[in-house]
Amino acid sequence: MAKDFSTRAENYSQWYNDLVIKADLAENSAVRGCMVIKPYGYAIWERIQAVLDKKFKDTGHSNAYFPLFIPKSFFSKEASHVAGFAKECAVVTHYRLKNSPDGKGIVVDEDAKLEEELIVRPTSETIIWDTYKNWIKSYRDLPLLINQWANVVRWEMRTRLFLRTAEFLWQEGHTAHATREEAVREAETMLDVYADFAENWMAIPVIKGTKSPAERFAGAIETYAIESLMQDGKALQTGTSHFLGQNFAKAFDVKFLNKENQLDYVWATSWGVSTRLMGALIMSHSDDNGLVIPPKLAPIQVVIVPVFKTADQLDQISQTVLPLKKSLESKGITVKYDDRDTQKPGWKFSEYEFKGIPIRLTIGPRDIGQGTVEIARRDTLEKETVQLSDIEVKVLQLLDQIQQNLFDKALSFRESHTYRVDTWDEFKKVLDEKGGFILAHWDGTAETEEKIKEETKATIRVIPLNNQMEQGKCIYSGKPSTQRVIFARAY
RNA sequence: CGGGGUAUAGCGUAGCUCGGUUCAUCGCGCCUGCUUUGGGAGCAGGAGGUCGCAGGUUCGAAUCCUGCUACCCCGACCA
Repeated sequence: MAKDFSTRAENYSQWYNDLVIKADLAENSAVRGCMVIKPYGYAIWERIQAVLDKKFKDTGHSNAYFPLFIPKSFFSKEASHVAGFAKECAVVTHYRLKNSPDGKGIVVDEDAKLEEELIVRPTSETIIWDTYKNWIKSYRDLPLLINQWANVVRWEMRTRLFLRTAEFLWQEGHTAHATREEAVREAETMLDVYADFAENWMAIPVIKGTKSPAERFAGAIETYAIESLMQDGKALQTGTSHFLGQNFAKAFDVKFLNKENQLDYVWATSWGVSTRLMGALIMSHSDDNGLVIPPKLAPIQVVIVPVFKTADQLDQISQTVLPLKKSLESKGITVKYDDRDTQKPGWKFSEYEFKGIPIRLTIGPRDIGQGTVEIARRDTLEKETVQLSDIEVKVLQLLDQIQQNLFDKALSFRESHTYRVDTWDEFKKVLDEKGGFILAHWDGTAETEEKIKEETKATIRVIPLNNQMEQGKCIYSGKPSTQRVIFARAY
């Protein structure tokens, strides 16, 4: 299976595509630009959802659900928002089909034209703020802290599985607050939630920061983001959080009476992560042998492969394995015992390695005789034989070690691919020869950012939070600058 | 959406330049049997195809022409 699989060095994007398909995460569908997320891929997404959902609830949010369709007129209410999304909206114009007059197939019934077209949501700010208008009357109704898990559609020209698809799954939080300070704090809190999730669950180190005006969300005052570095030296935004100011409140007339009995517009935030996280997960840790999944997100953490020749031997092995499986499961570990006799052990080793299962235990007649188990870890591919009595402790330790090792490896990769650059020539050279994050001075203007993007394809990924202030000269214009920002080519 | 490429069995492919009893090739996978089983087993036999779709040229099309669709690469756009 892995034999006809590209390596990262040969062709990184082919490697990614092969991995997604061959590890059974997702595939292209009959619908252009849309993917089918297969059971194994969806199981990982469900883990992501479960962990994030708990974090949202723990920070006071509730889930709700808003419609897939948004009246066209809603979009025009916030000028920069509509400008940002207009070019990639799917539009519903009719509500009925009929048999084709020539008897062949089915056609749109032109008599069933909608009075007002409906937009398939590319994001839900407009429908949500139109709804919040009715929910918010007083400061007592605030803060309003809501999240929804949903699909959205953005009609992309070029798509790639998980990284950019026309339809994708995500969560979008939409909150309303009485004060500017509280809304900013909310946006920052959710950024922290995302960063914590990325680092401690996905084992992906991130840099928190704000976006430059050019990269800001359409309709936001400030966009925060976490940015991470993939193994090919390109950046991937792994989550965003927006301080929307009163833009949507004003566009949708959402006012509340404050404690002083005065009408005021509410302050808003929105924040989201998508199935793109799957892409980040794959590209951060996986290697030329296939997927590598961090233990805390792996749908199966431990797979047990028996080695046997006869049914009697399998029975004997199972007598050892089944209690072990149960015991591991009682400690919250997900275990799969693959006792199929239709595949050989070697085949199973490769299969589970390719799918990134963190730990594999092998038990054969030899082990039964000696009271041992072979334990293999996916991240380093190391194997050792341990006493059966020690295996539970070992598994628990190893899961933690693998989780930590993946993070450490990703962090040291990022650190060794982050460059401080002070001249334009060096900037272009590093970008072409090494990739990675480039810390460089920027004069703060959109014109310079645009020029740099045109000439090098690199964009400002983030202006790091709590950035160290430092006098310098803009890499491009030579004008004075007070801090370095992070440039990179990005997904 | 612009430029380039690709489309042959579940997957990967040969054949296409020069149309025709080498025309549907080979490998993996699949099925059956026997031998195997601690890193993707071996041998033997077998099943599986509207050659992407729709037209056209021709006595004859996987092969030539036109249109369409999908995918890949490079641009523009983006989570």
